[in-house]
Amino acid sequence: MNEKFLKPYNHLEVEKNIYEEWLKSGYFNPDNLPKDLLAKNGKPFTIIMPPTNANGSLHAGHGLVMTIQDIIVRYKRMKGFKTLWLPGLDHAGFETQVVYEKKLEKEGRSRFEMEPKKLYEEILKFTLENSENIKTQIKSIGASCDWSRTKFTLDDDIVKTVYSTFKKLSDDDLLYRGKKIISWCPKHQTSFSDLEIKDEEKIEPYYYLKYGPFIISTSRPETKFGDKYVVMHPDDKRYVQYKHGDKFDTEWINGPITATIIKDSAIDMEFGTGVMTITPWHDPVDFEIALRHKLEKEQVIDERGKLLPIAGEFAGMGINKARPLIIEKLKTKGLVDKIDENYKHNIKTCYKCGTTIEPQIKSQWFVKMKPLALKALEKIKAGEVIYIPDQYEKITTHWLDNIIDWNISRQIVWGIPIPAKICDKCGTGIVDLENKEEKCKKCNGSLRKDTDTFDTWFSSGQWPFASLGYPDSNDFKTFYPTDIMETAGEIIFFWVSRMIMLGLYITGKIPFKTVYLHGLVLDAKGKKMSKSKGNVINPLDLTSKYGTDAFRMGLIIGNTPGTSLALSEDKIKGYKHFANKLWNITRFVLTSVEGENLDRTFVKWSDEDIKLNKELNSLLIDITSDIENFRLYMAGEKLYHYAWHCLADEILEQSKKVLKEGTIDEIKSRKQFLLYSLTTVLKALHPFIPYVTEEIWKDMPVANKKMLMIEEWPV
RNA sequence: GCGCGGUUAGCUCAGUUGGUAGAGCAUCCCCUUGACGUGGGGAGGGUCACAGGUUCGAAUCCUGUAUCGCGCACCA
Repeated sequence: MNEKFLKPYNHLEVEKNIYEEWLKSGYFNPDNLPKDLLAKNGKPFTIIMPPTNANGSLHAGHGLVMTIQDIIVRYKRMKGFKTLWLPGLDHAGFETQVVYEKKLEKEGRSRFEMEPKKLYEEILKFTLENSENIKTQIKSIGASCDWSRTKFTLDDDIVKTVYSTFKKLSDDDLLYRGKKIISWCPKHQTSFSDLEIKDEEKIEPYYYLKYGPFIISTSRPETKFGDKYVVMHPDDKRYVQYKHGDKFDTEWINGPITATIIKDSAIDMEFGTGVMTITPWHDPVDFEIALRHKLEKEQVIDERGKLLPIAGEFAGMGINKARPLIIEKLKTKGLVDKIDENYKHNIKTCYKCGTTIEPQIKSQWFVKMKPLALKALEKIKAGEVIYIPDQYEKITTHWLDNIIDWNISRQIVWGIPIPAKICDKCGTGIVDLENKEEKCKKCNGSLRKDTDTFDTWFSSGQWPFASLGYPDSNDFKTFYPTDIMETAGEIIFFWVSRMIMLGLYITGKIPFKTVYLHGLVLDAKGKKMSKSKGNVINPLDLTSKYGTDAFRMGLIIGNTPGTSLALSEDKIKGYKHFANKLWNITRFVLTSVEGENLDRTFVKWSDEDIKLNKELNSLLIDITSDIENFRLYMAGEKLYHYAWHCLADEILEQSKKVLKEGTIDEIKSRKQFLLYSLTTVLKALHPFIPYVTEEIWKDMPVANKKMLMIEEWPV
């Protein structure tokens, strides 16, 4: 027996070598898998790794992603599939720019004072440097992905694919440049899609103001300067004497104005006084009303959230500062009817910084989503993609049923530049991949290059086929559509649903057969981890303290699909003990079977060992089905239980007696069983705890042994 | 407001088609047993949120209630 088993298991010594050995073997690359392993199956199996944001360090959630996928991938590889796990890194547009802006802020700099080109180069450098750290960290979780195929979302070929999709959308009339009301973050100074917005409940004063003969109500008096339309429901009996289009003069914030009566059934008669004034430039509902009646629209608040000259004496002020002053003025003018101080309502905020979203009218590129969504719905309803857990299917179809056009323009430098030209004169947008258009086709006006970049999800929505080299590569032909998309439930709309729509649109196929969604990794108390709370668990601290295997088990066991997991250090500690237990089981088995080799042709089993063999085999069938059905938590727990409480506590104990007092045949049989059960357990546990199993495997007395990672799955 | 999910041992959670409740950790007691004290043996602890219903039988199916969490939509 190797002397290493005389000491307790030391994960630090083992882990640093094993990953290198795996890498050197080349088996992470499906093209290098041995023929005899593939002979039994050989079908391709593919997981595209969700491209990791290259702007920070790995967090516990990444740990979970890597572990779940690695377990499945290692299992499939042992099952003889031509297994590809394709790793990727994400430039993560807006997310990364925010991270970098914070860094700039600390250094006393600001993106708004920088040349766009210089800023881009700095962020690129930052991202590339970080990418290397991230890769190292992914490796340290034991991820058996094919690094030779690593893709970055800004790689030339990816950008090329994204551009051709953009062009195709335009050619198919699914893309347009529209001047519409969009969500705008005054802090980050970019527009968003509807998904980057978070609702937040706030209690704010609510003002009832006198507007001519009416009382209108608002929580946003600072938007009201330009309001010159007063809207009510056509059926509202209280206001029958007012006719649509009637005009009246009234005193307003900054002097007399002429107001026009508008009748529109969007008005809720039950709410407030049933009358409101509208601010089409800064409110989506008002914008719609203005469109219906062809009303004028005027901007009141600028991109930085400051009031424009229309606000008169308040021009240049920020909203928060101006609001009380405006109310003060309205009070002096006798235009305030009453104020409700405790008005509870939801306001839209930037999901990243919490700044109140200021809707603005802007020209942006929009993708018409309805036609794409309809096709996706058809396929989803036909069961062509399986959701795990299945309630995500309903969540998805509901979202698709109510989908709105997707604003893919972002006013940030960090991203893929939109290959288009804009006419200065008439605002027409022209898709221009070759950068050759010079004159507007509509008005012959001069064109300028669009300075916006794509929403990062527009490019990552194409990731499965783009990363595989669509349309001509062998990889695309072999590995697409992929088998499993495993990612966080949080990005079901952002990413998963858009991949389905865009994948279907471009390739005609949903890019994956199964969607597996995991929940959040929370701290030991079940609270969301956040830097500000200081409860962030760094995976690398845990792996160095307890071992990667222990960390992986801690993430998997007790974690059901879609639900969040409270991760405690004690739990991980318990699985460190498990790795050591396995180590000691090996020590006992190897000393007990000295001189004996595993013989798969052995048949002279004792009655007792026949029973034990049966039990073990039924466990294997059981856990194989668990893995196939994504019950990793259950497979892991059953294997843990078997190794510790069946093999160690019972079988090993009982073997002491058999080996001492049994007949020659009984002893031989038991030695074979000990070897068979241990090697089998090592194989079955390998996907879960790859390091310690691979290390032990080196010393197993097995003929024609390969690396454990490419041994055949035992059932 | 609409929809979805949870509510099981002190804690974190399992419980796959209905058949007298399980795991890990924690607690308590015992064991210097030659694989392992990162160990072994044993114990305590649950009216499975509540109220009805279906059934020979319900943690599991149905209805309702409470409560927590999430998603979507919102009225200015």
